[in-house]
Amino acid sequence: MPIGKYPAEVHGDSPLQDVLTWRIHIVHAKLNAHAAKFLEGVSGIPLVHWRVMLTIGENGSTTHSAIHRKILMDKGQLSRCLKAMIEDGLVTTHDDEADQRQQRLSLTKKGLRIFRKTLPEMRSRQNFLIGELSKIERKSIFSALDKLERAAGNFGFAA
Amino acid sequence: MPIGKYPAEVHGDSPLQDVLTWRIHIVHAKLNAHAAKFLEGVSGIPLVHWRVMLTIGENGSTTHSAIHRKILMDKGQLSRCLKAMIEDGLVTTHDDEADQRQQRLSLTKKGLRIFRKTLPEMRSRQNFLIGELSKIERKSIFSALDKLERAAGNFGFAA
DNA sequence: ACTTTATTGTTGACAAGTCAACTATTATCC
DNA sequence: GGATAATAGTTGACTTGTCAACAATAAAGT
Repeated sequence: MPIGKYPAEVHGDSPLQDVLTWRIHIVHAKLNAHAAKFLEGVSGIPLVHWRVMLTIGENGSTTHSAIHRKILMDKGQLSRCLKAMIEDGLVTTHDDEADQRQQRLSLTKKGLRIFRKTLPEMRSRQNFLIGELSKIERKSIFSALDKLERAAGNFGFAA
Repeated sequence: MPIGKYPAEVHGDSPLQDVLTWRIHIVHAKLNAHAAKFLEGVSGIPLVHWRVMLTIGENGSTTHSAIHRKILMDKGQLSRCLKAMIEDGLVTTHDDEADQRQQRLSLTKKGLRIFRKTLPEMRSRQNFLIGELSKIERKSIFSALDKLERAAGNFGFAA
């Protein structure tokens, strides 16, 4: 027996379709797919690799865990990602004299070349996306994301 | 040989850290983990199941593909999700006379009970999250997400 | 000094998300 | 009415994301 429409007071009056978390879930999936495809065309590297390369390139040189803290990527994922990037000849490591546990990471010549080629492309994509927004939306979305992130607290992301 | 800091004109002046797609990636992950844990406490069902239950409950009864279109969940994922929900006794199907391909879905008594218990909890969570935002942010974030979704185009989500 | 605690990074196991091929049914269009 | 295309839903293979246990080194506390 099918159960009919539920009384109004049960599902209230607010539009359920814009459940915030789900909206973000969907938009995230689309932006991600878009970025990945775009990047594939530009440099042929995976999105996650780019995100890491960006962090290294930005600083010139960093450590594994500095990246982890900065972009909040899962440690395990990051470890495997860097391993692949080293195999691909994009990143090199050299020992940190002061701390035997960590290694300093930097881009190879090849990595740097790709970084330089990709950065402006990715930036113009970003500008395109942001350009679609009004000035107010542009300002609001970043602050709103910050607040939501804080409100969600520290779930996920095993330290 | 480590490669030093790159010249300013290479990485420009805009703060790279708020690369939009990545910000959304992170916020999404946190909101998701938060929602999942919250829901686990309330009803013990997975987030995706809830999202589907919400859609069925909202309409009283729907079809597989109507859900797919409405919430943009992957067909395959949805298929397996519904299968599990039927096994759990939350959803029942009955044949659609008009179209042999599809089946109408509705909540069972048990499903409805959980739906009724969970909805207000999830709504108050949503209100809490939204309550953190200013009026402007609240308005902007939804419209901004819409625009970004459109700008990202129809990548991903195999029809 | 030496035990305890924290940090760094690796690994394995698992869960969730994505894509594409495939069957069965219905709609469309000469 | 019969070929062609579209839609509904299932399934398998694969990718990505997440968590937790672990070894190695460093820092802190007594």
